[in-house]
Amino acid sequence: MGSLPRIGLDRSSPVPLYFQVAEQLERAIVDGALVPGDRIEAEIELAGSLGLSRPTLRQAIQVLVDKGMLVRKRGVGTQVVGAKIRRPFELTSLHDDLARTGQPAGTEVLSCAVVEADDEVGHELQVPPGSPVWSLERLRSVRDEPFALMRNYLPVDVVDLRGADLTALGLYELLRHGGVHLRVANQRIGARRAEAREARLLAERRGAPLVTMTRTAFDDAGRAVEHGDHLYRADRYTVELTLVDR
Amino acid sequence: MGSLPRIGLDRSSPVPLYFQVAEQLERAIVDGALVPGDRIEAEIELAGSLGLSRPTLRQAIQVLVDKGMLVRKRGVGTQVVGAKIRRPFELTSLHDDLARTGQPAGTEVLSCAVVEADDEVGHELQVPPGSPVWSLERLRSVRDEPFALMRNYLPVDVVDLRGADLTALGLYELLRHGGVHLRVANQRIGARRAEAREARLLAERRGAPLVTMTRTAFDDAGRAVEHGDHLYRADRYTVELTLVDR
DNA sequence: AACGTCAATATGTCAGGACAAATGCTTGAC
DNA sequence: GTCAAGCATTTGTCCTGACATATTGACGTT
Repeated sequence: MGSLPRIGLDRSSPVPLYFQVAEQLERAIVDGALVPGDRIEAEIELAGSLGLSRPTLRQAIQVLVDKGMLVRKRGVGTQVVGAKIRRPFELTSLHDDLARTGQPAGTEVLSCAVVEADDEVGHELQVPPGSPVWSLERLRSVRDEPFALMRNYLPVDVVDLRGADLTALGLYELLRHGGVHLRVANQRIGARRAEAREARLLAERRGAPLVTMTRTAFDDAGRAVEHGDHLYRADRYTVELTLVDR
Repeated sequence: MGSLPRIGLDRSSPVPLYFQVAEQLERAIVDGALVPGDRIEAEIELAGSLGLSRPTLRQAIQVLVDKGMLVRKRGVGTQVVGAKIRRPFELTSLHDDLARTGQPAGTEVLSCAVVEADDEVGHELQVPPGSPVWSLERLRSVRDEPFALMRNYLPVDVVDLRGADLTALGLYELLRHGGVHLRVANQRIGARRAEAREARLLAERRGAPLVTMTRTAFDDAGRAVEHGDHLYRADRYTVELTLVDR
């Protein structure tokens, strides 16, 4: 049975109050100050003790409910969920993921050029077939062991990859710096055998099982911004995600 | 450029007003009455014309923003996203998924018995190793072609599978009928080669690539309710999901 | 013509109040 | 002793009101 540490608020900060509360609640759960099954103080009381209105505190709790870390039950209260929430599967690229885990990841850019979109790429990116798009192919490694072969397509008017250092920044990071705000992505995950070229690049045997992932991402204007077709060595990579049912 | 059909509200209905609005907005988008890029009327005006307060209408819009169907931009307005949102990856079992697509899916129960939890299952289900748990193995087919080999473990105090008709109801459906409310699930998706027994059951060749998925689901009390270890024929199944970044 | 400023517009945040509905415990009747 | 009714608690829904902040376009100045 844990207890909630004191929550401090900074009303002069540009960070919204509900977000400040949500952050500190999340840290309390992650740090173990609140353990699964613990009940949070009732909304009205907690709001009162923090000098906040109930809607504001409720909004803070909602953030963590959406993340699957808290569960509300009418007439009962709000409890910490027993599941260890893995980092939710966010709209970040592999580069960001790896950087966070501290793994020194290597990137080799195999090709980066403007090509004409074929039918599939044009359809996914919502541009006419034959339109110029960036075509990018990268090989990702950890400790000199390759594990991901990634091909991406981007409309030329979204970003200019000339001179971009894709070994230092992830693709999504580059897009963010370019003012592109990603909001939605459709993914499809499957598996298939490695073909000859793929096997060679990934230091695998031909026919070895690979995890496949295709993804199309859209920005906050609803514009298709990126389409990717990625291959992962099955023995070195799995996709983890947390589902929340509301 | 589409236009928003008239929205009708029923204040005597137990369905919350914000949900009624969200449902009708969603239908308008799915049906194509609103096309990608369309802007919704401003919150205050739309609220006024519906006889609702702004927070209530805002809550309705938030539902669709969370689903990735709408995008809000301060100072601009609310727009319909250009992505075709695939069915969001919900907390449903395969049986529910297939039932929705109208595919006549077959289920063969290979085994269903109470066993002692091994270390891994005990850890995942948060029970001591050696505790009695249901062990269930099913083979799923479409048009007599097998594509999924699914093994599940459930604590015995969660549900009683004796006499349960798992060919008619999906496992998750069965749990819901038993009063279990699933809220959170952790999943891991990968790939590997088929072993001899798996290949035989799935009518595949040994060594064929399979999609693997392990999942642990938790109910609204934070209790681990189900752990599954599933195998899919890679040529007949992919995992689709939509990510939303808020 | 180019640039900066300002106003209109729309969403983001926050407050305070009211009633409804579900849950769980206590109390009372039989 | 058991079961049902009632009550307190807590979240769910909905309202009104206010100010903050980002965006866009019009206007005026340089």
